[in-house]
Amino acid sequence: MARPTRPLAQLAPAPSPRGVPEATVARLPLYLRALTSLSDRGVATVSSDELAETAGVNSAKLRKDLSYLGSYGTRGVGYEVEFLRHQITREIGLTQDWAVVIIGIGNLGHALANYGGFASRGFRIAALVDADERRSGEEVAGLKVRHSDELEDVIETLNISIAVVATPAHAAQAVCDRVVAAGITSILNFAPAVVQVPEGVELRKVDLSTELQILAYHEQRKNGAALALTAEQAVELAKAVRG
Amino acid sequence: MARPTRPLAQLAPAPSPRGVPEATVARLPLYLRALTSLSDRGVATVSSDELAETAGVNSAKLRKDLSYLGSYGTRGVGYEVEFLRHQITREIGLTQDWAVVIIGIGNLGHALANYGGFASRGFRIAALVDADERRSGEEVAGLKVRHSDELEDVIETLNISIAVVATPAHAAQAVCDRVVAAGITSILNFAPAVVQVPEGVELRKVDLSTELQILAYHEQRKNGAALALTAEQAVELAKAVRG
DNA sequence: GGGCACTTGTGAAGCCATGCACAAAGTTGC
DNA sequence: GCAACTTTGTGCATGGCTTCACAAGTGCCC
Ligand SMILES: NC(=O)c1ccc[n+]([C@@H]2O[C@H](COP(=O)([O-])OP(=O)(O)OC[C@H]3O[C@@H](n4cnc5c(N)ncnc54)[C@H](O)[C@@H]3O)[C@@H](O)[C@H]2O)c1
Ligand SMILES: NC(=O)c1ccc[n+]([C@@H]2O[C@H](COP(=O)([O-])OP(=O)(O)OC[C@H]3O[C@@H](n4cnc5c(N)ncnc54)[C@H](O)[C@@H]3O)[C@@H](O)[C@H]2O)c1
Repeated sequence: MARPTRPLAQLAPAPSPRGVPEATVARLPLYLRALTSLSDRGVATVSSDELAETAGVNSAKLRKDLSYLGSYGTRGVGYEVEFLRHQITREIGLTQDWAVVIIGIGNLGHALANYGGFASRGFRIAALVDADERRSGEEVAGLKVRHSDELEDVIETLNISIAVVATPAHAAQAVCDRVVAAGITSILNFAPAVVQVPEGVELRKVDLSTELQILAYHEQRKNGAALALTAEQAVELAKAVRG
Repeated sequence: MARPTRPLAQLAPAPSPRGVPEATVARLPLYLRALTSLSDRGVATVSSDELAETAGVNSAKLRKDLSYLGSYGTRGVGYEVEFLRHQITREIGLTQDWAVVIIGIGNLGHALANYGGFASRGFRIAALVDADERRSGEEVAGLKVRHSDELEDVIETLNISIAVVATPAHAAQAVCDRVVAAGITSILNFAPAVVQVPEGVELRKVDLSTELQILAYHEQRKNGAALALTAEQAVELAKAVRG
């Protein structure tokens, strides 16, 4: 008999016995995206091979990752898309929405504030803050930009969980210090600066120049290899001519 | 006698005997940033401890990383800031500028195009491309936005090495296919989509929603732990009351 | 010129992540 | 109810990265 909806497991609330590896955590959003896409296409059940393909990872890795969350598949069948999606959503903590403040409403801050993709992924841009008086009061993405004097007040009043730092590099440490003092324990930093935070505060950084530099390294390597090859060929050629 | 400028080593061109670990490559830009900052402050020589502190990493790791590039330090002294900076710059391949095309000039594309930080880090935004007719001709950051029909032409004519993809997710694969066909072998993708590229093409992705979701996971975990503790305390309390 | 203080460069150990390969478990068909 | 088939969950081997700890090398001082 095909089991219909897994009522029992759905009621049992919190598996993940203790500690999901960090590398796995970083891939859960990827699986969630893949599952959402399958769900939109009306797929009800998926095997680890198919899901791995959709998410662009190795299927053994996918299965091992999922095994850290619990035993949510059915041998011989695969995974129920909606059910697994729900489990991952719960594991990541996206059954609730998280309130986010963006600090530094310049080029990047504007783009982030106007981005529509966060809402559908569990985040609500709740406030925008900038130090520049001239920006205060400006309306961006339906929100008034607040002056940074109000930062602590905004964080407390709006019950903000996550701070996104998009200020110039030289201001990043001071801004992080302030939000941490105001009780924030999760920060996403776009400024190219080394920022220190106390134990217990999660700091992630996105550095676009670094990404480009890593690409440049590989690009150069390819070119260098090509040149070396050419040089070798040149020697061969020289030999041939001489010989 | 203190050695003045290391003329010999500077002439010897290409160390890095073969293969720098990927994890190390990803940190070289960080070291470069730290060295630039020290250089700006007029520091001439730095120990691995100090440099590691500036870059926010463990000093043993820093020394091991640098050892993959060559033996550029002086025991008992440390590293010459300018010299090391030059070596890392050369290793990453930033002695030349790399021409970049940004594809998809929406919220994010605008921010990237207007960002001043790329130029100083070895990258030149050489072209902007968008599929929307209405954007073609618009001037952004001193460049005319070109229509995507011209994509291949732009890549070839301007000798572009790196493509930055900032289109909606549904267009990302097609755009990547086109730039790869046009000869590009380095792509930075901002669209939240799984993109396949052939062997030999370097694809890096930046997914901001994923970053936030990882933060949410940890945030939830902290809260959950707090709640669990409270529950435990509640049991203790209940016992105490009953006992 | 020899000893002391300092710092690099690296061998070695331990840790974590990856991926293979297969037993266990479930389904389907007869 | 059994056999053949499918697919999960995981033990295990492998490899890469991190960190420790120290020998080897360098400069300085007397
Ligand atoms: N724009 C990009 O595409 C891009 C790319 C890579 C990195 N970055 C980094 O992201 C950060 C923001 O970039 P940007 O291009 O938006 O810069 P920007 O100069 O356009 O905007 C920075 C904003 O931060 C505000 N600000 C300054 N100090 C502040 C403080 N103490 N508190 C609150 N707000 C403050 C400024 O008033 C300004 O509005 C920078 O660190 C930059 O290096 C940006
Ligand atoms: N804006 C952000 O802060 C942000 C944050 C996270 C992720 N992203 C991702 O980055 C991408 C861009 O985001 P955005 O906010 O700038 O979106 P956007 O809709 O503002 O801009 C997308 C642009 O791409 C152009 N485009 C569409 N198809 C194209 C094609 N085939 N070739 C060339 N151009 C094409 C559109 O005309 C538009 O100008 C999206 O995939 C988004 O999910 C953006």
